[in-house]
Amino acid sequence: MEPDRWLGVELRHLAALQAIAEEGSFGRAARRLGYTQSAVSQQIATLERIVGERLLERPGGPRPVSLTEAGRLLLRHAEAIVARLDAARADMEALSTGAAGTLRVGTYQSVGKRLLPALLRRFRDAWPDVEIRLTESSNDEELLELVERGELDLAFVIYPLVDGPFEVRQLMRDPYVLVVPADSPLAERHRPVSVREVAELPLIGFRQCRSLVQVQSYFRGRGLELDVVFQSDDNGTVQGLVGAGVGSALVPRLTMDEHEERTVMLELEPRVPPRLIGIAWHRDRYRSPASRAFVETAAELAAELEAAANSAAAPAAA
Amino acid sequence: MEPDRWLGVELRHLAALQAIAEEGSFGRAARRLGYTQSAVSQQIATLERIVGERLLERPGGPRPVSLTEAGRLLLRHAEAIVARLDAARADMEALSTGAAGTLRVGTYQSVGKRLLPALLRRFRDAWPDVEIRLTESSNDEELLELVERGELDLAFVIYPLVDGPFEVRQLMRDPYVLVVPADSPLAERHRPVSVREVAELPLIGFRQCRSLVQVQSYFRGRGLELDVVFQSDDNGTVQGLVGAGVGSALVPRLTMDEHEERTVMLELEPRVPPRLIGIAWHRDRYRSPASRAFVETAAELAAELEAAANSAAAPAAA
DNA sequence: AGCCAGCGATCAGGTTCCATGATCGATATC
DNA sequence: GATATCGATCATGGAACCTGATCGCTGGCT
Repeated sequence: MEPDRWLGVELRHLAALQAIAEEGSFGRAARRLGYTQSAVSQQIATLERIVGERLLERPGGPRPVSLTEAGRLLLRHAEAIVARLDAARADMEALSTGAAGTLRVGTYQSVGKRLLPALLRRFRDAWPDVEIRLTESSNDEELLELVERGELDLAFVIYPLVDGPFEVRQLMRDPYVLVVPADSPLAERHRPVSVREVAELPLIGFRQCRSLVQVQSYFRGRGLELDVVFQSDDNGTVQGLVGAGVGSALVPRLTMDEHEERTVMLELEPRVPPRLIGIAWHRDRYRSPASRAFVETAAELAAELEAAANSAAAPAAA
Repeated sequence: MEPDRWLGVELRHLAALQAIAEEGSFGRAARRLGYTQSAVSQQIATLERIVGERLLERPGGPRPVSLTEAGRLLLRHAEAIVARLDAARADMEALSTGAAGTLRVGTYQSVGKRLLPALLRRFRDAWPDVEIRLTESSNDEELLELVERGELDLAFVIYPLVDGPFEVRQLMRDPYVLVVPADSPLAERHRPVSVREVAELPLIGFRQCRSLVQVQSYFRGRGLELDVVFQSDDNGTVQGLVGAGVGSALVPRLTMDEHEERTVMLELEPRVPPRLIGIAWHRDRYRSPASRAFVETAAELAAELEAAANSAAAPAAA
């Protein structure tokens, strides 16, 4: 098979394949794309001739068309290619507009609650014409996939990162704390809790969270096993259940609301190694001035937040 | 900048940009790609019009052309896109030779427990690059709907099939057995149970199961009525309840765990027609080599399983 | 069984695109 | 000033691409 023949594949053909897969018929796909049904039929015929496989099953009559295995395979590549083209367009726009444009940033819940609001306010003051478009996920590895595909410009991440074409700037350390009901005996002691005591508590944890895996590894390294009796994806749910006396939670400090009166955050003794939060981007992509500035602003703000948290915690550790 | 305009970017344009960057001139790039110099000039002009930036500096005379900053930026994306196209071509080639891809298989609990684990192991040994994606349902008619819509490539089914665009390969006969508590009088007799005796027992059955409907029909044909006192969807629950003495169960052999010590499986006399298990696919769709191999492997394994079950049952029938 | 609706493939035809070859203007070298 | 090299532009023929019409197939309804 000649390479040149595959260079005859056209992005609008791939877009047609995508539209057909979603709509289930050539006619509806054609309407969506602004063609007639016969034009789309011919585009797909051209694409099938180039790739040498049938991409769609045409059952006839009113039944929907569906992708063949070859069609599904090609569609995955098509989606990645179209996403990369979108990234190229975003980079080109960032280059030509310099001080304006859009930044697509991936974030997850705990960063979203504490760091991000202040970061957005500060960044907008400095770059009023840059639009920040946020994507939230509970899974930072998913965010990194989007960075790799070019669908995100930046993403908040937790160390260690999965292997990939990334560069990362470390932002801050987010220590683990034990969150207990405010009226519990542990809360009234006003001093750190030993890891041995923690292992004896019923714990509420996060469902999809590499942090939990990390602290479980730490505890196992000390011959202890955590007793996780309930899991949730929602920070508020976790903290609410702790406040209701259902259990305690061993979680990164940033995930909790320090103003919640029904719970108290306690340090551990010895300290569990904190999770490290960073911000990553694709090593091969153009880094606009806005993107660089966003990373710098995030680093400044994270340093301030960390300093403030350390000075607030110091009296309790005395 | 409209998304559709960027869909007008052509992969051969990106390849031209790449060739020019490497050769330093339109003419040499044209020769490499098999065009004239003016064709490449027009391709780049089209590309520059679409992306809205100059991509190349043309100093004039014999000096080499060079990429602008925008050109370098786009080239990085072009390289990634062309690489992804190459990957698509490689995958398509692997698919057409049957060496890779994904198979989506619908299954239900009893097949999942007994036949499927061994089948997956054997199939993966032979086709390590084919990914099997399973969908489980308690209702094989639902699986057939998914086959019809193209959302499943294959599905395990029970005869008779609902009408539809299906082809099916029969895999095995799964005879009905009476499952009784190990310490019950019937268990200690060590001989088949008459259907009349079965009709007098309180029975535990499956909730959504065409098999039960089939045996009920069989018994009604003999003027007998089955006394189903409890129903569940879970094989383990049914067997556990039998072991606990709640009742007996008239079920296909494959649904039970033959190593469970608290229950005993007895043949019936006369034999109830066994249920027939098959594997179906859509008659109109492309059947990849992997799909065909999966069906063959399933048939081989089912024959072995059936032979083993028959030889294990033979002494008891003597 | 016949009729109808919906679907995709194919066809005819007009318009647009694309590549070639020729030519021009710009630049550097001698 | 003459020459070589380069890329842009032009004219042109052939191919591609899209629209609208039509046909054959399928399923649903009467």
